[in-house]
Amino acid sequence: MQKQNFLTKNQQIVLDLVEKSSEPLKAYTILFNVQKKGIKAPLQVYRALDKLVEIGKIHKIESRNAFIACHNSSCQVAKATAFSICEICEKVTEISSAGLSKYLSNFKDKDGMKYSKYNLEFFGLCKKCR
Amino acid sequence: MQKQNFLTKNQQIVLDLVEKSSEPLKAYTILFNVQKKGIKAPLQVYRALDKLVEIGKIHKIESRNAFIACHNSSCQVAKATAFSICEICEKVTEISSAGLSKYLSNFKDKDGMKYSKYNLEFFGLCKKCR
DNA sequence: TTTCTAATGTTATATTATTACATAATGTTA
DNA sequence: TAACATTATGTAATAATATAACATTAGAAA
Repeated sequence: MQKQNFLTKNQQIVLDLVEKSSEPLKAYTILFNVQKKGIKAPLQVYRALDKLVEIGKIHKIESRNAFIACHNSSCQVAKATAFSICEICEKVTEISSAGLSKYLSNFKDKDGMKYSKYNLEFFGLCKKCR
Repeated sequence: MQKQNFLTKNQQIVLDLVEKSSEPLKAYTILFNVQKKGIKAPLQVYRALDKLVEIGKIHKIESRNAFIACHNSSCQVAKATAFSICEICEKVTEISSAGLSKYLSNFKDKDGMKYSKYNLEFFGLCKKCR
């Protein structure tokens, strides 16, 4: 069906929902909200999410088991993600800092090893909650 | 019961197991392995894990839902964690790099905001798997 | 058209984590 | 010490998150 480049129906439905949301959505919240569009089962959501994460359209906030649309317009960033998370209101913001991504992409560990991917989650209090 | 500083029986049992392990352990793996010591229910494990994470004795590998003992001898590091994860063999190593932790602890976002905590997970292939 | 591959649909189930509530141990204050 | 508050425990039930397995279908490729 799908060769590449374009999204399947389920993927588009899930992406539309996640993009419209101002906060990260959980898989079963997504499921609940797309049932009127014909998606009936968890697996349909998880499959769409897997693909969308893979191609960088959305990111998973690992500490929250939730998904957020990518906000780096030039989204080669599936492999290098950074977020700030407010511990009170749970607001999540994607960080796009050239300095940070450069630093982390070039980071070498003790053995001189570099890594192809990373995910960074910062925690603290957002402006409103301080 | 517990004022501070020392661990309760369940916490000690769980910590002992996690410290002996060379790989991150999942909560139900821990449960299975401590049942002979009298811990019967998931909640007993999760409560111990929560506390151990809180005091920095162990860390949660968020992308794997698994727990690993802290290897930074001076463990003020509950709030600033970094790991490398091999995508083939799933080997996880805690990274202790003064440079990295300094860089991230001092990182300011666009709004000039600093964060009190972070968790960083690098992904790639370990030496053996390359 | 025939064949191949990737996506879908569906059911069931596995895995991870928490709620709720009763009890017990310890700490704190008078 | 007695009374009370606080923290830890035990236990059962259930919620939330995620995947396995298998049959089917849509489109791509030849």
